[in-house]
Amino acid sequence: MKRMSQELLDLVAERFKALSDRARLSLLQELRGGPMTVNELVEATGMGQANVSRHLAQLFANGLVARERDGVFVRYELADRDVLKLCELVCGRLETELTERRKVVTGR
Amino acid sequence: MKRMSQELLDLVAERFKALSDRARLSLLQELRGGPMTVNELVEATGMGQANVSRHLAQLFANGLVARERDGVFVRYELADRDVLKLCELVCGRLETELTERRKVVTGR
DNA sequence: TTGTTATATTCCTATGTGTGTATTTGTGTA
DNA sequence: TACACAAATACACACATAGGAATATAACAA
Repeated sequence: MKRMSQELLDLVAERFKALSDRARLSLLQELRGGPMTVNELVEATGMGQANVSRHLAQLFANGLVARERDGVFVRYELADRDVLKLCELVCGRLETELTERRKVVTGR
Repeated sequence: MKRMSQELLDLVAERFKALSDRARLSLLQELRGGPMTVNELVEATGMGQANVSRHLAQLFANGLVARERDGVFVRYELADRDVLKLCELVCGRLETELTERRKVVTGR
């Protein structure tokens, strides 16, 4: 069981940080259906264009999405399936926690 | 493929945020060896006591660590193995990325 | 009770982050 | 060339967050 270097810890922290924002998570959600342009994501999420662009840049910098230019458009897509695995691991934990909390509160 | 509610997205984001800090990640790292008291964690990490206590509280609030009072001491431990799974998923991604980047840069 | 030690909390400050508006860059078309 | 449109960036500001120092709370001992 080796200790991680300070430097590696920072990288991991940065990666988690990229996933720690509602706006970026909803972008990833939208991309589950396949590649989308920036404008399509703007319409799908209701966020401002600059905002979407910035968040996509951050996701890209952290290897969570891939991008590809297509003429005037830039199409973004999920980098790979592990990205969703990460979210699902967290969601799984949340669901069981919520279910148990509900049991305690409502009795069923 | 159902869309997550805004509310659930916020919960997921908060959970990731708890993992997106170097200090909290090193606390989790130390806890891989088993339960530890706050002071033991202070010594092991070199962080200030107030700081350690605050970060542990946040990890606890997000279900990432469990705690148990033992007299004057409070012993913290990892909530379960999935917590480490999360970190390892991220680390695995990082390692392959770093390896490939090294290949590009140094040629081996 | 008083005292001691472990942990939690409060206050303050510096730094970081998200977002809107406006502007710039990039690409294709006339 | 000039123009139109998609995407990225610059600037400003409000807000959140991490950290140290000091204080408060909790549990036990004498």
